[in-house]
This record gives sequence, structure tokens and C-alpha cells, in this order.
Amino acid sequence: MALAEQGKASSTAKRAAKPTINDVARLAGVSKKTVSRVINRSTLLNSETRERVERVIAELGYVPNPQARALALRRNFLIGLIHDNPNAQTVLNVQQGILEALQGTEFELVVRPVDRRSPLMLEDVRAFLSRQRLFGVLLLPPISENDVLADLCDELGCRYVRMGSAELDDPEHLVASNDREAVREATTYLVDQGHRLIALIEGPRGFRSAAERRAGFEQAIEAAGIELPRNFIAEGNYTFESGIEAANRLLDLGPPPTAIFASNDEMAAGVVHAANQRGLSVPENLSVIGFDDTAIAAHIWPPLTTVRWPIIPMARSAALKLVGNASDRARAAAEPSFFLSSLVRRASVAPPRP
Amino acid sequence: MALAEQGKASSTAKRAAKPTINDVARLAGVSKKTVSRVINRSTLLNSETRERVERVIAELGYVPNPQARALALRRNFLIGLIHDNPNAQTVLNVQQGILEALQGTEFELVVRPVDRRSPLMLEDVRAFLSRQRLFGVLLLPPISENDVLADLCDELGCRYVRMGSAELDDPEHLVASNDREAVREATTYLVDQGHRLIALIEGPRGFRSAAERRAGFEQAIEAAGIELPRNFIAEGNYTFESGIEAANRLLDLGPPPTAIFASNDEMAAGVVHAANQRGLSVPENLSVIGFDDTAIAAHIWPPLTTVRWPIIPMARSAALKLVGNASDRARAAAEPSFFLSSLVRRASVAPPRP
DNA sequence: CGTGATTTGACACCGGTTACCAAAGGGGCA
DNA sequence: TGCCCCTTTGGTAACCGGTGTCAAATCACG
Repeated sequence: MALAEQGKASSTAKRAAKPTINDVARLAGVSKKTVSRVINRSTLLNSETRERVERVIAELGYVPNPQARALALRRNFLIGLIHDNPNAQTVLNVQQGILEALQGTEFELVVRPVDRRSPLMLEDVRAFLSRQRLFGVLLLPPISENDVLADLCDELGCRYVRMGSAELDDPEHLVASNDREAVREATTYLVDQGHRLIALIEGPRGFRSAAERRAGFEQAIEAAGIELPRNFIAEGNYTFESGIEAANRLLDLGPPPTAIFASNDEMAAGVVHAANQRGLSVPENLSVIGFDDTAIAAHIWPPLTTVRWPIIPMARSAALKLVGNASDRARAAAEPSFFLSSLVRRASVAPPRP
Repeated sequence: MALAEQGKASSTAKRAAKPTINDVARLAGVSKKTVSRVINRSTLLNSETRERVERVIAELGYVPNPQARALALRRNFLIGLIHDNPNAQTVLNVQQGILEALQGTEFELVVRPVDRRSPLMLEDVRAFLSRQRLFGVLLLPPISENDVLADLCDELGCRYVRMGSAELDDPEHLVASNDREAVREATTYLVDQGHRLIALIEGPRGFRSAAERRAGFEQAIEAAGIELPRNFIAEGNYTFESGIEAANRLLDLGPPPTAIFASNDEMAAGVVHAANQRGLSVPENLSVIGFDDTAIAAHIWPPLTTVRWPIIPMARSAALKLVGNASDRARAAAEPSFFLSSLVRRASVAPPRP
């Protein structure tokens, strides 16, 4: 009887009827509840019983049904990635980092791009979160800076971790990098190369990440004793096209800058593109530094000097923080919250022409 | 009583206890089952009853619990995206297309990158599919060409749609594009510009998609009456770096090609990069055509002439095919399976120098 | 008033979890 | 030594929120 049951449960070819907790309980001669205790590593268990149940589980190849657990626990084993980041490589890197962290767990990754500008965004996210009862969500910049969104997560009882630059939230909810420092370092590098006419293409105003990078830039300029013309700071929106436009505005100035720091690689690539279109050569006539060190930075010509933003480890850490919250608070708290960005010197910077 | 209940269900602030099917049934004065029928658009329903239930549903803002449905139906409302595509923009475009199709439905997208070369890949996917009981999966090239994987989906009772070049599967399971045709067109364009020394960088051997593109290339060369030196066909693996290497091998030949067709944009960008490193200018000294028309194509300098691969509509169609299978087989079958790729002329092609 | 078609409901079930209770075993105390 | 209380261990039943099955109720019609 027991053998017949086992055979039926584990090997039958037709639409493999997966073994359930009941099968395990019957074969192990215990109740469902005991099996449940074994699965959930309850301490209130005789070690002999535990072993017996574990043996049956292994024999049957039993795996708890996530749907049933989700129903009973009122919570899914899904991690959501909410983002409105325009950069494909960044988003994919984040996905990769998260999945590395989720590897071997029962969690899955659900992606949810949103439109920051849509008036329906918040309602959309609300519906998503409350319907799916996600275990938790990861918020990617720039939308991670939206406090209303974070509050919404709280309100709906959904854990969250935000990725961002700094002081956005408690360490429990945050993974950040030292963007300001890194931009200061990069800008200082331009100064050290002899540049005095250095322009900035910043991200959209109103975002902390943009403000951080700008602050680092201004600190370096000030430290060098350079007076920064007001119109040497241009605004972009992190897209290639906006980089082109901003570069054209800057290069039309008299005198034009000899070096441009762009707040991400995409825009930096746009700057290089615009320079080429004008017959300017990088780095001979114009030095360019980007930010992120996504694939495009190494791929364009000349290879871009840029700030490496350790997005994959950051994403991994953020996911561990989220998931760790479940089983092991200590480990979650120990998960690093701060990461260092640093300058990668390639070929898009040279001393200005005399 | 009814009003009190309603208040409790719909407005209570504390951890908003969501209304369930029971609440709806009670308020509408019908049974759970009847509500279920309304939700599922069963035709066996008095229209008056239906309206009454629908009114209550609207009042309460009731939304069925996906977890409970998943348990009862033994199937999740999750679409999986299984891929091992190295190109970030392509993957993200696919995600975008899928999400467009899923917009407004109860389905969510779960991403699952895999490692084609890992011996554990199949077991990994098997565990993923059988544990999560996904509604269905989308298979992206190049892994979509793996027949074992498709069979595995079948075996596990998981619907699937493969994206690929052609003749990979039944139309029900396939969304394809006319790569061969498109490559022939692109190559013919090079011929028409006056090129006779045209090289190909193809994808990894053993993949149908690579073979398709190669076939198109060879057809065009043959039609032009050009004899193709054997070493004018180089192999790459779709990465930027492999494009550089292949380009260097080709440009070291005597005589070197005056035009190179690369089987994707990433490798084409590598070709441009390699040419620049050698002091060759594109398109003056070397013409380059890519494939895909991902963002990088428009972003590098010079903007790349390439074949536009309509990946977003393809992904959308694939997702509709998958989901449509559920509600509306006719619509799913009607969903187009074939898409046309076509040449986008930018600035990386010019007649060869005399 | 019987007959068949249409609507509706009662009830078990999906596969886990928690609440609560009962039995078994161990130690303190009279 | 015997009694009682407390801790450990395991079982039962209810529940999470839907769905399928099947029978009952309703209705039109000959």
C-alpha cells in the first residue's frame, strides 16, 4: 500500500501528479501539521520524527505548492521590480543582481516598468501590489525617490527596498552609493588634466540623485577655484537624445567647454555623438566623462572614461535585504547598504589643447 | 446588516481587509458559485442576476484573489520569459512587448534568464516550471531553438510560444521573422553600392537563426555573381568583443573586405570600434551593416545602417498568442506569427573608394 | 401536468497554514 | 513514592478564497 502510493506519487508518467503534503504525512505516519513543521523548520520537533519526515520528503521529491502557501499565508513568494529607468543595461543588470540573490530560494522576480509621468501610475502600482500580495518590491531610481510610492508600499503592508543615492530612507529600506564623492573625484580628474572650462549635464531637476551628482561636481569646481558660468550646467533626462541636445547647447556657447561631465553614460554617448557631428574629435577637442559604466561606455569610440556604479552588487544586496527580512533579520540588517562608485579611466579624456 | 458589512469590507482603513467572493455573494444574495460565474463570464446566467452581482462587485471594488484562483485552477497567472539573450536592449524590448500585451489582464511577467551552456539548465527550468505552475512561457532566441526545452514545456503541461526565425514549430507555438529575406536585402544593398568584397560575421554555428542569416547573405552574394572567399565568413557570438575580434581577422586579410555585414548590432558596433582603432573611417574606408536595430545602432557614430527586427510587436504578439489560448482560441490563432524585418539606412554604408 | 432546458445553490476540494486541544514525558514537592 | 504542573509533541478542525460537480429549483411549452 505504502509502496503503491509512493509509486503513484513519485513516478507516474501521466501529467505527473505531484506529491502533496498529505502524501508525505501518510507515508511518514504523521499528520500534515508535523510535515508543515518540518518544512518550516519549527524547533518544536523531535529530531527522530524530523528525520523520518525528511527522508520521505526526499524519497517523494516533495516540494510544497507555492500557490497553496501563498493563499494560506496571504503572501506570495514574488519579488517585484518597479522601475522607470530608461537604460536597458542598467535594468538588466539590476535584474541579474536580484536573480543572483534569489538563486536557490523559492522566490521569483516579477518585473513592473511604470511611467513616472502617468497620473495613473500610483493607482496602477496600488492595484499591482494589493492584488498580487507580493512579498516585497525593489524600487529602482529614479522612481525610487518617490516618497509617496514608498509610503504606498508601507500602507499596503508590502516590504520594500529602495536603491538610491543617500539619506533616502532607513538603512533597512535602502541601498545607496556615494555618487557625490565619485562625481567629485571624476571632476577633479578633469581639473587635474588641466581643464578649466568644464560643463555639467545633469539629470532632471527635482531628483535627489541628480542633485547629488551636481553637488559633487560643484564641490570639485569650487575646490579648484574655478568660477562656473551659470549656463555651464545643462539639464538632460538621461537619454541619448537629451545628451545630444544638451551638448549642442553647451558647445554653442562662447567660449565652449573643453570638458563635459554627463550624469550617465547614455547622455555621455550623446555628447560624443554631437561632437562628432560637429567635426570635433573626442578627446582631442573635447573631453567627456560619463556615469554608470554600462556596456555602452566601453563600446563607443573612444571608450568612455566613466564612473563605475556597482549596480549588480547593489541589486543583489537589495534583494537579500528584502528576502532576509523574512527568515533572518540579523543577516538582512548586516547586508551592506552603501557601495562605492569609482572612476574608470578609458580614452575619452585628454588635456585641453593649448 | 448589509450596510455594516459593506462598510467593513470596502472602507476600513486598517490593513484594508479586502472583500472576498463571500462578501459579494452575501451582499448580492446569491451563492459564491454564482459570483464565480459572473467573474468568469459564464453564459449560463440570468442577465438580471449578473447585473445585480456586477453592481455589488463594483460597489465593493472586489477583485478576485489570484492566489486562490491559482490554487483552485492548479495554474498560476504568471507568464515566464526564459531567455539567454546577451543583448540587454533586445531583452528589455521583449519585456516591454510582453507587458503591453499583458496590460489590463491579470497576468504578470516573471523573468528567468538561463545559461544555455550549463548542464543544470534543463533541470533548473524543469524545477521552475513544475514548481510555479506557470500559465505559459515565452522562449527567446537563441534558446528558443532548443527543441528539448520545448518538449519539456509540453511534458510539464506548460504552454509555450517560441520566438525564432522560421519552421521552428507550429504556428500556434511560434512567432517568427523573415531574417533570410531581410539579410538578402541588406547584402544586395551593399552590392548595389558597388561593393564586391563583402564579408559576413555570423552568429555561433549550430543555431538556426545564424544559419538563416547566413543563407540570406550567401543568396545575395551568389545572385550578384560574386565569388565569396571562404575566409570572408567569420564567426562571432553576438557580443561586442566578438565583433571586434572577427573584424580584426577580416581586416587582416589581403585583400580586406570593403564592407562587413554583422549578424547583430552589437557585433556591428564592435566592427566600427575595430575599424576606428585601426585608423579606418566608417563608412569612407569600410561600410558596415548590423542587424536588430537596437538602441546602440542609432547611438554609435556613425549611426548604423541595420536591419530592423520588429522585436516589440513580435513579443506582443507572442504574449497574446499565449494568453489568448486561454480565453479565445480563435483570437490566439489569428495573432500574426510572421513579421517582416526591413533595412534601415543610416550612415554606415557608402560606395567603396575607387 | 409531464418534460426538457435554463439557472442556481450546496458541498467537496485545491494544498497548505494557524488555532486549539490532548497526550506523553519530566521534574518539583509533599 | 505519588501527585500535579509544565513542557514537548502531535492531532483535529477550521480556514485562506476561489473552482468543479451534481442535483435541485425554476421556467416555458406541448
